[in-house]
Amino acid sequence: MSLHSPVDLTKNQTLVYGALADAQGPLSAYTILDRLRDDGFRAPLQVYRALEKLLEFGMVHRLESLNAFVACRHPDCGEHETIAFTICEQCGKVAEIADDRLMEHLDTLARVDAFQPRKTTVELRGICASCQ
Amino acid sequence: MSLHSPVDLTKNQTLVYGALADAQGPLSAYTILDRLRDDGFRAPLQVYRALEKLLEFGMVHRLESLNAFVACRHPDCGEHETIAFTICEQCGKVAEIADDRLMEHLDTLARVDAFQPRKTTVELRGICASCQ
DNA sequence: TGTCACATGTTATATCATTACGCAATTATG
DNA sequence: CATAATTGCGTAATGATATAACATGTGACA
Repeated sequence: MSLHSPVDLTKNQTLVYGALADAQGPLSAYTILDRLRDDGFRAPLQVYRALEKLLEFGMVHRLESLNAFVACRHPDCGEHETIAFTICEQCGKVAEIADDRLMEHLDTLARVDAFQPRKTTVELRGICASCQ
Repeated sequence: MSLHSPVDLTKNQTLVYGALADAQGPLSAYTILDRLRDDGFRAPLQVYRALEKLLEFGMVHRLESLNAFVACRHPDCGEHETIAFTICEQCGKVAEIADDRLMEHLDTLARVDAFQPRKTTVELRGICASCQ
């Protein structure tokens, strides 16, 4: 049981996670599908079902503003419910920012309205350091 | 020229904004289309083109995690580039949170990585006060 | 062995968004 | 005024993202 495999992944989950881990940046579900054709993938649902589990395990993140997915690169991300992303609109590079104080800040804002957050999305789209 | 119309809206923009302003919560582009059939709307593009302008004017926000749109209800939202949203997964209600310190916090986090944010998405999905 | 939970395979369909093309209205300007 | 440029509009087609519905396989285990 490796650090990134708190559970044993099924064949399809392993393939999908592998595709994301190999990728430079985020991939759409259909891109993953195309890359796994040779491994026997035939339908979107094979990808979406694996992604659903991987998201549940915290091994993959969904980028809402891109409708795409990335493998989690942050070692201890299991400890951060809230993860912020920077997304470079030039080169497509995605970075994770895990910041406890940001999470607290968002919690505080939610508390003002008595709102109980279940899943928080923070995505900064712009230009990364390398592309300036 | 009303408070909410810093520019003169075209007929289609007015109709789309009206549909969103009348709605209780966020609407998808296709829901807007359906509601404007009687006003002569026939194709998605009529909605998307109007939305594009309304987003530009700051009169409408896009909720990335829902692929849906809401009329801006925050009077001075033009002064806040970053707006956070709470989205109730029970009743669908959406509220805007404009908080300058949150914006500064995000700017600070971005600066660490020399990232230049252009558009920031903050969406808290969970349960609102009324639904608990 | 039976059955339960879970993963998978397949087809079809639903939902969200854009491309491409042509025309009409408006406006800037020589 | 003429006309070029810009902007908005209408329509058809297509592309991109995601799920529903139903059938089959597979391993755990009472």
